[in-house]
Amino acid sequence: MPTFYLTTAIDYVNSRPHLGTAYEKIAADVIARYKRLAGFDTHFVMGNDEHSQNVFRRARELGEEPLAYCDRMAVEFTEVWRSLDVSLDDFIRTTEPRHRTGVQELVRRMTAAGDIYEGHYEGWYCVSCEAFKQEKDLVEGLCPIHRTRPDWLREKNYFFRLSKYRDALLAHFEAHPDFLVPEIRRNEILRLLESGLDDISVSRAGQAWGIAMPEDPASVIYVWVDALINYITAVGYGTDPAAFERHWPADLHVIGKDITRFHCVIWPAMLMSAGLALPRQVFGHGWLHLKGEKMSKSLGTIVDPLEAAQRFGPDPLRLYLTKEITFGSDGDFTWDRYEDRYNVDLANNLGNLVSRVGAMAEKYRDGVVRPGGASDGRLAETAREAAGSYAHQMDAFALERGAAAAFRIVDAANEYIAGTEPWALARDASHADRLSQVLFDVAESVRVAAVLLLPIIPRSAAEILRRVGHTGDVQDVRLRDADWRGQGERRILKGDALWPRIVAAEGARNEVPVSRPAIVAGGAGRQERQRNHPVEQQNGSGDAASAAPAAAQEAAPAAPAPAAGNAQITIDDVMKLDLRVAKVLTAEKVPNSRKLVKLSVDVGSEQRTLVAGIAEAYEPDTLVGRTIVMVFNLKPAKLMGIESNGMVLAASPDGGTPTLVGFEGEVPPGTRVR
RNA sequence: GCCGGUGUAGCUCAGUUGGUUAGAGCACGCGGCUCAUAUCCGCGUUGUCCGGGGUUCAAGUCCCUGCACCGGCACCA
Repeated sequence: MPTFYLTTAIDYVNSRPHLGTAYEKIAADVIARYKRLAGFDTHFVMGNDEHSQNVFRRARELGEEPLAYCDRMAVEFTEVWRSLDVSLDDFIRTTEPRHRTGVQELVRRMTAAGDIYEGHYEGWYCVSCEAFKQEKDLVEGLCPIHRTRPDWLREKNYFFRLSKYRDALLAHFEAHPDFLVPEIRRNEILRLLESGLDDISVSRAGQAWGIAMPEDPASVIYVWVDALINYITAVGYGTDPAAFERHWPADLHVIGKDITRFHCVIWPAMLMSAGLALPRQVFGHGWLHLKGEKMSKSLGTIVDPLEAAQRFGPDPLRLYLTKEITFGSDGDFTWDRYEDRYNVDLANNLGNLVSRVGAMAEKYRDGVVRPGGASDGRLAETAREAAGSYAHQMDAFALERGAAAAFRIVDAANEYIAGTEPWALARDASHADRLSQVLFDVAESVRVAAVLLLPIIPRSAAEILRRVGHTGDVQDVRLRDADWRGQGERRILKGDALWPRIVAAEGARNEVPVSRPAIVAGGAGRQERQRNHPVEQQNGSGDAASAAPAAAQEAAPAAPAPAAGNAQITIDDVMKLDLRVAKVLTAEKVPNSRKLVKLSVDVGSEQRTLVAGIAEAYEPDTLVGRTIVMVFNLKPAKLMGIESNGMVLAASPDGGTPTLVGFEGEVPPGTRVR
């Protein structure tokens, strides 16, 4: 039996897994399950990357031993993966003995090859950041984050002769065009290789958390080098030669597009140095953007994507991620679209099809269907075409096209039912054979579609197979079982709706505010663009201080404001608004105007000038010192020759005087309102 | 600064090597059916394929150029 070994990136454990990491695991799992379906002896490995300084620090912050903290996180991670039905065969942690042994062995081999040499690394080091700083990053010689003077540090480091492997890597890329896909990633790396490589530091001095250099316990192997080696230690490198022999080289590394350099330059060079085979392929998937990310935090009614998976079962989420996102490109998750796909693909099309097949089989044939004569073969033909296309697309990791192929069968079956009208056939006994055949063909279509969907929605597909008469262990189902079977008797089972329709959105979506905040100050249009939030951030360098403040958003060109009317908007639209608390510093009436007041306000990070149309209701003097709410990301507009950089929120009854929005308690300027 | 990607229907996107009237889903309109989860089926509306120039018998697709947005590198991992 051919083997297939695939891996995902191992995850930093300084925060809990989120939808971005889940996306990678689910996509990889779809591939793993597909490979099993296609008859490969598949080995699917995931893991946690635990030797980061951030992890060490985080654990200490929580007053825990680093290893105990990692143990806890490992449980959390694996529980999430299990709840998403990710079918991992092994889970490796970089603190495990098998990993440590293998890492040291590999470094020893690299050293023996003459590729590791001793050197020094020196530079400005900020103790608070625990990081070296570039000269140009310093502000007046101080760390820009901590405002402290960094130390000039010189530490002994071991270096890897990465530069030596440039030509070999180029040759490898040349000889293996599919080594890195999609192509855009390959091109990036090729350009990088063409521009030359520097040797890299592979150790850190003076740290205890990590794996020691084989001959120098005072130095610890750099965490990235440590992490990459998991792909071989997980299959027994240095500990289980037979297992290693069986699995290595890996057939596929599934990783995020941001870490292709590590996987396609450093990692292969390390393997070359140690005389080991290179992985056959690396797939750099895109990022998942989460438009509605913030809403889950602000509105308790709206659930986190992982919670959604737990609520509806993992399959709707799995289907969304594979079918709606071109694998390799960036994708986007919004609740609106998620519900849309759930209702259309699952509730209306597949789920309803399963329901009607079950109902008709029971009503017309007491639950047992068998061929009734000559079939017109139309559904068989569609199923054959779809299954062929499916395999072709899945082999190329075009997961979205594979999923679409399976759903072509579902669509065809629904159409076929409408065209043949089994309920009409049932009224006339002379059509009994024809009715039997129609029911049989439709049931068979459902069976084939379910086989193809097993990798994508494993739990539901198994249930569907059961309902259309599949007996035996679903684990034994193979791709060839998607071949059309025109014979045999099937017992069709009726059951509850697999996916009840989501009727109206729960929560805040339909709520209409009693008094709608109105525009009282200038601003010709509403800012249309929302800064996207990639939820996938692989590295753990996310110090709060280094995260770009939302204030860094630049003003985007505003699209013309649609005449809003009473059209409902989605929560996504709402989250485009950057509302901030501001404190009025000065206020003065705009000369020659009736309603306008010019305000300068403190928004925490900066001062802004606003023009507001509230002069009829408020004397300028009474506004000074007052805390208000403003639209922070509104495109500037000129009113009476004064540029207004934002808008003040107030309740504005028709024809009445506006009343400013305020707070019950004290709120510091700059706080976001949402 | 250097390099790359994207820009297609109201929305989300697909369009493989240039080849007939540019597609899908959603949304919208009309009609049909009743087995089914107010589901399903059919028909229909909507497009300066970002702008401009060029190559060609033929361009969404190739070349040049402009604009907008995103990303990689330059500056670590």
